[in-house]
Amino acid sequence: MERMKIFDKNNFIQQLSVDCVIFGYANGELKVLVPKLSLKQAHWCLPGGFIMHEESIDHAARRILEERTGLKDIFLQQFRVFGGLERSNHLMLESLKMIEGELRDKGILETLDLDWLYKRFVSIGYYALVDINKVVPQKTDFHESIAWYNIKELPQLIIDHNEMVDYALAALRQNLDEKLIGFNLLPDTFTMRDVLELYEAVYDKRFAPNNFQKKILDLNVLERLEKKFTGAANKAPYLYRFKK
Amino acid sequence: MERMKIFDKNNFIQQLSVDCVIFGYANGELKVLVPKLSLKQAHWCLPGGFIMHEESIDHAARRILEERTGLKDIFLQQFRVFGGLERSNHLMLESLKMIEGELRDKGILETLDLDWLYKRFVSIGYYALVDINKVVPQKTDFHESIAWYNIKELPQLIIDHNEMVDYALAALRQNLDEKLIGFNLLPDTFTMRDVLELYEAVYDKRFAPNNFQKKILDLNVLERLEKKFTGAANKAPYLYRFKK
DNA sequence: ACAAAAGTGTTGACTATACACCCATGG
DNA sequence: CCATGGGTGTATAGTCAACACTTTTGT
Repeated sequence: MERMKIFDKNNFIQQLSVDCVIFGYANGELKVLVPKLSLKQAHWCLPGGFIMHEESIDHAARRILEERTGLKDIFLQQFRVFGGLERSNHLMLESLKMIEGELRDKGILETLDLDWLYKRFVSIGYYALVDINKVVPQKTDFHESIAWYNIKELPQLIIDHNEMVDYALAALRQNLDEKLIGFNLLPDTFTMRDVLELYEAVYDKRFAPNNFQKKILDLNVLERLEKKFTGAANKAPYLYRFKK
Repeated sequence: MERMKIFDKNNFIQQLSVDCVIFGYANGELKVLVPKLSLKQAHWCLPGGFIMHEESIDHAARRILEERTGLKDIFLQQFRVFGGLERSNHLMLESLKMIEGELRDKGILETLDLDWLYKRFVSIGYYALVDINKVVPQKTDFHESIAWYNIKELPQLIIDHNEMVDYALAALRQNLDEKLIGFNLLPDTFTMRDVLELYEAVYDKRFAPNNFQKKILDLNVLERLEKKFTGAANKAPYLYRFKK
């Protein structure tokens, strides 16, 4: 999308937005991608955007995900609509106003009216789970910065965005088994421990390794490969791969 | 809401609607409330409406449910957003145009512009389950009629409304146990067979009566009352009631 | 030989389901 | 006393978590 059109009221459905809870996984930790707004006081939010007239809501969500992460073809799913009366973007708008001059210099805001952003917004929540190592987060003009935050140490987010994360996490935990393949966040080959640690991060609890292995193998989606010799003084674990 | 405002663009969020899948239950049958549009060709739809600026999306859904059924305080839940590109209300709009004269006579359309309805709409799906016997369905001005249709014999509905019913039914079937009390569609006192028939209607399959009884009683939400003598030549079943 | 971690096997609790049986009721 | 449907009990299979044990690896 051309940058000039990003804040042009005429390009988008009014009062409707998409917010993405982008879960990131690496090294046994579950994190969430959180931009920080350009404001004097510290304010954090979720990556979001608006829906263009000629795109579906799923397309809008995928576009926003790609803009912030560069990732395409990621399993992305709506989990809830947030439509309370108090839902206004005034903080994001303030953030925009702070850098208004800068944006006008770049020619982005030239003739634009931003008042449409003041209205109450209904927002569709989507979530995704990605491999942190495959992502270089991209901030937007009105973000001061963007970073991964551990799910247990999230800052206070604007409006109801913390609540959004809660709902998204609940949705992620439902039937993780069936979505495992869709999220491609495990390397091509991996050990059972890798899968275990992923589950432990998502569910925030420990699983018994032997029972866990039985459960996962019973899903019949993995094929066992050769052993992985790490040089450690213990039995070498098998490598696995998703069946084609 | 004043009737004059029903089609006034200024009262509503643009391009966003709410559609309700209202399941009705009576005599072992699961039905869906389906209005028929006022058109030369037969077209059916789902009860829907728009979201006022000063109401939450949940409030809008409750309002629509009450308008069509007269019921308040019913368990009502969003289950999915539908946001494909092809979603336009042109059939509903045609229906309105057909009775435009009539509406203007009533003073409802006097100065109104209906073109906002031509645009592509995103719709939030809600479902509810109600007792058919407690409802006298109310049609709107642009509906020719409104009626209960057995879920297995639904006519073809406009746009993606049949798909909406499918998603709603899947959502209804999830954790029916926990929602049973919320829907007040069983009489004050009822037999275990009444509950059984309700479940069989919702899940569209038979359950073994003895095992079913165990399962339901294990939920610990029912209290057993006296027996119900029907005059039939068999053992009299117990009556049950939801615990306070 | 030993520690560390992987892998396998076994047990007991719980749940779901099928089957068998007894009981109350009115004709 | 019999047909009908309600209610209870038991056996079986399957699932899940806890525990014990064996195997492999490099030092």
